Amino acid sequence: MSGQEYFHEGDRVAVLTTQPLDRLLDYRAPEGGCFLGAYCEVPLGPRKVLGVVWGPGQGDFDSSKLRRVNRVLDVAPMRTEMRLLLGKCADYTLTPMPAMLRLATRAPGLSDPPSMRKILRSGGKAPDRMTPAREKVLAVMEEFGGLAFTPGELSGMAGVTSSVVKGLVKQGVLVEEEAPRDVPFPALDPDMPSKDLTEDQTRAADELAAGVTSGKYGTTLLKGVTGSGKTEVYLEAVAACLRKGRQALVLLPEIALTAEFLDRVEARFGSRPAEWHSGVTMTAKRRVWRMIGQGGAQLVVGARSSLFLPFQDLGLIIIDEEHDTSYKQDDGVLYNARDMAVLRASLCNAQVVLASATPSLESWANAEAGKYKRVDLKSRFGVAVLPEMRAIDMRAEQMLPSTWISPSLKRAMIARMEKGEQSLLFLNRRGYAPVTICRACGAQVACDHCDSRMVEHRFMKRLMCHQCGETKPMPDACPSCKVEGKMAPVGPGVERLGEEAAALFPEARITVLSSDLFGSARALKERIREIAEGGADIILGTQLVAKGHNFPLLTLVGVIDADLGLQGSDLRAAERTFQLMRQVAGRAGRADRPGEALLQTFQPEHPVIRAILSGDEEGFWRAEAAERQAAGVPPYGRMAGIILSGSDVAQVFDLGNALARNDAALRAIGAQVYGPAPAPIARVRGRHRVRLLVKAAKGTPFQDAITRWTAPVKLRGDLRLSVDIDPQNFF
DNA sequence: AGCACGCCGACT
DNA sequence: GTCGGCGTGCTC
Repeated sequence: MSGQEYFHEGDRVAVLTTQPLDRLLDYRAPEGGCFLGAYCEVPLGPRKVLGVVWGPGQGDFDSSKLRRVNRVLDVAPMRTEMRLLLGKCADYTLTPMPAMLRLATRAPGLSDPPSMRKILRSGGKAPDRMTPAREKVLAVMEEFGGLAFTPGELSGMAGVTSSVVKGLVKQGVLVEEEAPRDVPFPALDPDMPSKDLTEDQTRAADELAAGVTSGKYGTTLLKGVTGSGKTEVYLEAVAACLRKGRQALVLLPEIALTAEFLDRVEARFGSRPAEWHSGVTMTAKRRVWRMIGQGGAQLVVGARSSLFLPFQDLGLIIIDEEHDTSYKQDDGVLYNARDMAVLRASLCNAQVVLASATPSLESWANAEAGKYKRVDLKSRFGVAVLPEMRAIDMRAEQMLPSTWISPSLKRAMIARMEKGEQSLLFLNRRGYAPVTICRACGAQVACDHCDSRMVEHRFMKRLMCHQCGETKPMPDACPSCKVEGKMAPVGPGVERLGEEAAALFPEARITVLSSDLFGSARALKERIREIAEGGADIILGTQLVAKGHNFPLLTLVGVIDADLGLQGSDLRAAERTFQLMRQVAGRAGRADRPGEALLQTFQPEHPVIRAILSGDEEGFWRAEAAERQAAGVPPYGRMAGIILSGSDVAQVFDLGNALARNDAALRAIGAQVYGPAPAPIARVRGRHRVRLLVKAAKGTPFQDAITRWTAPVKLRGDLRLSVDIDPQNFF
């Protein structure tokens, strides 16, 4: 390959290692030399560690002490584009480079030689004596002429025991060969006959495909309501990418959605793509990582960490449900997959498609500002399939104590059941009741490790902490005052709502869909399929149901508490509530039956509730954008969270106060500090957490100022400091 | 991240 | 006297 920098044996090279050192280390190039970007194993003290050749040696280290790179690993070298991506991502998120490299090398068996396995080929000889079993084996070999199998596969397919195959090998009828275990993924065919698209979808697909064909960087916001065929449309962009011979990546927010998506890819392109997420086995991951690196995988479907896979020629990144908050979370590095996708695409001349029915305000604003293109999909059926939406004013409803289904909602549900249609009640609260209180002394049960309240899960007869996952048995006596039999649930969770529904509709088939009620993604998927086929009359669900499942018989959605999430001073609460409500409402009436959505609320005049009801999305975003602009917060200003943690509360707060006082570096760019205050999760596994928030105007050297501000901090004892650029929650 | 070095308290 | 606490520094 031209332009590839090569280092001869013995040359000084600078190596970035996965060890948390704050600089590159010089080594001598190994026997046979190495390329820039080579993955290698280097000696570090008494250990051997993983590293990447980052450039020519810096030469500031005594030559006589220089050690030699042990060996170059048998994988494709890291491309310049990936080195740039890691560097820019490190600068943006204020993450040390070794941590970035660890993100990019999270593949099992990276330092192992390519794994081999025995395969059998036809030896071109006839067996000395033909038997029925041998005939079966030869028939299979004949049928798949030219292809090779492992002994196990062959005996399985022929329906004979392994000794028959062994016998044929002994005679030389079959010959053993060594072949790599990691083989390329089956080719995807972009030109298979595809589903007919509507005029609207064709126009959108053409626009996305044109971007891909241009071979230049660009980001497009693809906005379309549920049921408008977003997936079909962006799969055409994938097809255009495959025709160009470049690789494509589709990010999904939830593993539970991948199985269905793989089916759709197979239906469109004839084969399954590579998969990358936490549920993939080690051997499968090793194959995926290596094949992506050598072009043996054209399409990858995965979670946010797939952004750091070693693509050789990435031409397209799709972020499905781009507004989903799970794209910003901790992988050891705090980054937003949506933003890093745009960064990566800009470095390798790729296109990004941000798909959502309810885009994030950031993406909406970028499209408004002309930084992103915007393509809107109308409904598949021309007329609005969005359900009729109405508020139920809870101030006017006659409610019995400890019930949450209003008489108005109940009437609507009865009407649906009489027609044989389904109703869905949405309540974004897992478990039986959010609070357990002692009626004798008023104490609430809190988690021993965190400060959050324990949530009763009656189906497993335990209390659970939704912060750390800790559980303990439901106590008979109050842990605080020791009075027995006075522990009482307060407020509704989906399980409790299930009891209420069962009492109201004794003859109905009721199902509760909550992530913690299913042992596996498979079991959940199976249940969802049964429901779609009519296996329930009433479905009760948490957040889970908002994420793209199709229930054709569903015609009524009741939102139990539309006010949940509106309260509090979280600046994103309105946006999130808006997205969630619209998505849940989008569940109703997707097929040919018109749907209806009823929102139970105590504040029907709240701007968010009114925007949802009127369907005036652009109006909602404009209002929200104006408020954020006035407040100088993202996307119109910069924010960062500084999380301090340690086992001693006083020490953590002292450090927070000291930081807040010594803010000269921040004042220099006109930034302000707020806090210290207890972090959103104030205690995690015995560690107290305190947060400071920094706010600055756009266009200032923000990261630089934060670095200069926090650099002098000496972290004594078990104190820790981490910086979260663009935090999701800013209470 | 590990691992060695080294400087102060409570034990045989 | 010395065993061991973990704070500090180094790894090419």
